[in-house]
Amino acid sequence: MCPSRQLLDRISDKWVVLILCGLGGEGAEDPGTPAPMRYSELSRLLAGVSQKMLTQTLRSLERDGLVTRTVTPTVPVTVTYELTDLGLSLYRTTRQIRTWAQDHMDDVQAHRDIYDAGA
Amino acid sequence: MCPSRQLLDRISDKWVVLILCGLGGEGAEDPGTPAPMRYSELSRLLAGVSQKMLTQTLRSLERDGLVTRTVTPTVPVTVTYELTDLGLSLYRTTRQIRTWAQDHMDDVQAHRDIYDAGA
DNA sequence: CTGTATCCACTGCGATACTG
DNA sequence: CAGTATCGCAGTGGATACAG
Repeated sequence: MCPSRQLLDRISDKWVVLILCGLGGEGAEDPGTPAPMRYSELSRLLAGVSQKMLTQTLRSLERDGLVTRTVTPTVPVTVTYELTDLGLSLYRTTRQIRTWAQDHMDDVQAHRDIYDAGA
Repeated sequence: MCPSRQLLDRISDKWVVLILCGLGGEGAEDPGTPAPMRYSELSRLLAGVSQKMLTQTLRSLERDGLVTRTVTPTVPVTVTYELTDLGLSLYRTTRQIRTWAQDHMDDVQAHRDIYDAGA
């Protein structure tokens, strides 16, 4: 329906945000600087993702213009993924969410403990 | 795993964000001002939500300390839901997402059209 | 190395019916 | 009015095998 819901559907995808983190340089010395990565690098970084999901998610991100897919015809073939400007701006937005999480999730957890104790 | 993922799991829920919008006063003359609502009001506002999902979502939000549930012992019983400070701050964070969506989702849609045309 | 294709188990949700 | 309980289907994702 509304544009927000479409974006939420995007962000709600478990792997979308993690890929954005990876390509956004999260965990590196300089978060916010795009870090091009190869398929296998991403696969290793996001331990637990299946090939199916990784490929599917990358395709959808490419379709949305959030990442670029570059094939280098070496042998064997090399494929690198990189955030576009659009993807980078979305990555920055998701960082706001992470910031909120870091600031407040222990509060939330505390509420949960209380709630569960009362039940 | 990380706190961000927990929050993402929360936000990814279709109805969570919509309830936050409703209780946050989205659509009212003054968005950002908490608007207490009754169960039936929410049900009407979020057309399409099943009772099961509405109740389930409200319970989880209450558990997380994001909304309060107040029972007034009238006949028949009246129940109102309202954002807590914590919930309000999360609501404001989700507005960042909505802002990004409004600014960029047409870009994304354009990319999709191009991509689909090429396929 | 970078995928694609297929099968399948699981769960999430809607619909429906019932209760205090 | 504000829920709870149960059922059944459909979509989602994991595992596996195969391919350029």
